[in-house]
Parts: sequence; structure tokens; C-alpha cells
Amino acid sequence: MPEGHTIHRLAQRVDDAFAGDRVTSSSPQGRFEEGAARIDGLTLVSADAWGKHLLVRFDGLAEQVHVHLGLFGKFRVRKHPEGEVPEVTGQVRWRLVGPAEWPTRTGDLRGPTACTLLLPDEIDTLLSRLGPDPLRDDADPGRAWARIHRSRAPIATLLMDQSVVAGIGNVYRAEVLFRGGIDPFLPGRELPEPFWDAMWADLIALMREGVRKGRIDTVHVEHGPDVMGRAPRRDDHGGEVYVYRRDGRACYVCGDTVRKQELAARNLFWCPTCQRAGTLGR
DNA sequence: TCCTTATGTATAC
DNA sequence: TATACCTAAGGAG
Repeated sequence: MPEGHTIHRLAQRVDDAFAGDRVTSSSPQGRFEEGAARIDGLTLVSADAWGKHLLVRFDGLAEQVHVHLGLFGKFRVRKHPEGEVPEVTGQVRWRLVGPAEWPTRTGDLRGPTACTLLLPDEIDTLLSRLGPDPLRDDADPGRAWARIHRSRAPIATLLMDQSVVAGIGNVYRAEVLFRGGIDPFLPGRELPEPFWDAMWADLIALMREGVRKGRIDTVHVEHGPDVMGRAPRRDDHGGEVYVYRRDGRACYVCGDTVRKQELAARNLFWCPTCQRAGTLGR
């Protein structure tokens, strides 16, 4: 289940596996049949991530494939012995198969929210809806600040809005606010600019580490399992975090109980003691 | 085996 | 704000 780091990692993986190769393309499940057929036999040029969106380019095709994994989607890229292609199991929306040399690569996309061909102007429209992505070198955090600075919405809501910042999901949202000591309910317009600058820098560091490791770790060494003498966290996202899904348990820093509340139809997690408006950074 | 839950987004009201 | 989308893992039984 993906936030921006997952998609950037995936783009790299697709690039490594298929860029420069002629691919076989199909839609075993049938819901991307026409698009897959148009790609079949073309050479994959590159795969790029923009926030949580994946765009894949093919030689000689004006359209790019737009993939969004949504909440459930998976895009599994595998290597196999020469010429061996595993049988399709379950629902595969899009299957890519590389050349029959060693190792033979396959990519299976399941359960995405989006898998369609987009024309250049449709791609422009899509990208123009996205705020700066902390994982892209060309990102301008000033664009996000302009939105935050004049908004009455809680900072926690703004961080999840992909048109404000692209690529943040529920885990990074909760964790970056905790690490900044910021009250999630603080209206954007009341956030001091230096706190936004610090949050942006922290997002870059956290999300880059996420791309490298393939999981979200946000806990400083001094609060980690080794130093504090607890068992490492083992659950579906696998990382060490301060507040995400830790409601009802003791904050690693202050011992207060981590809270959970629904905000804009998503679960928000925070520590009311470590994250207080007006005491930021003191 | 069934039930719940989830790192997301679009659309309808 | 509610819901549809439609996958997989974990927990209850």
C-alpha cells in the first residue's frame, strides 16, 4: 500500500527491468485490453513517478501509461530463468514481459485505481493538479507554502491534499507532524514559515530513505528499539514509527497516550503532548 | 473460514 | 459526507 516512496521505487524498478527493451504487453484480466494491445511489441523508454502517479513511456507511442495504485494496487516486477514466464494467477490488469534472455523479466499490475493511456495534454492536466513532490529534484516547496499560508484548513488535511504536496500519505503525514512537534489541527495560515521549511527538508530526508529501504522508518535512533529496549515493530508496513497506528499506546518521547481521530475520512494519529500549537520548537 | 481493516482517489449528493 | 473501487493481511472463531 503505497505512498510516494513506493511509486518512486517502482518507477526505478520498472526502468531497471525494461527500459530499452521490446516488451510483450497484455491485459489477462481484460480491463486494459485495448491499451495493452497498442503497447505490445514496443520498446519501453522510461518510467517516471510524480507523487503517487506512475507514467510509463513507449517508443513510437504518443500516449503514456498512467498507473495509480490507489489503496490496494500492486505492481510486482520479477526475474525468472531464461524464457520462463510464470502463469497468471488471479486478476492481472496489465502484464509486461521482457525479452527471452536471462533473466526474463515480468511485471504484473493488480488492483490499480488507474491504468489507462493518456495523451500529452491529458498528462499536462494531471501533472498540473499536483503540488511539489519532495522526491523530485525540480520540486518547488514555495508552491506548497503559498497554498498552506492562505488556508484555514488544518495542516494535517493540507499535507494529504495532493494538489498541495504530492506523494504524502497517511503515514508520512502523521510522522512528519510528530517530528516537527506540530499540532495537526493547526490551521495552515497559522504555521510559521520556518516550520514549513523544516518540514519540507524532513519530508525529503524521510521519503528518500523510504525509497532506499522500501519501508517507512521515522524514529530517531535514540527512540529506536535498540536504545529503548523494545521489540522491533513488525506489521504490514514494517517500519519504526512514532504515532501511526500506535493509538492507545505510550508515546516513545513523553509517555502520553497516542491519540486517533477521523479527519476528512482518514485516521489521524498524534501525540497531544509532543504536538502542541504555540509550543512549536521550544 | 470469515470479518475487519488499510499507506488512495473519484464521483455523487 | 458517503460510496464505490476491489486486494491482501491479520485476527477472531
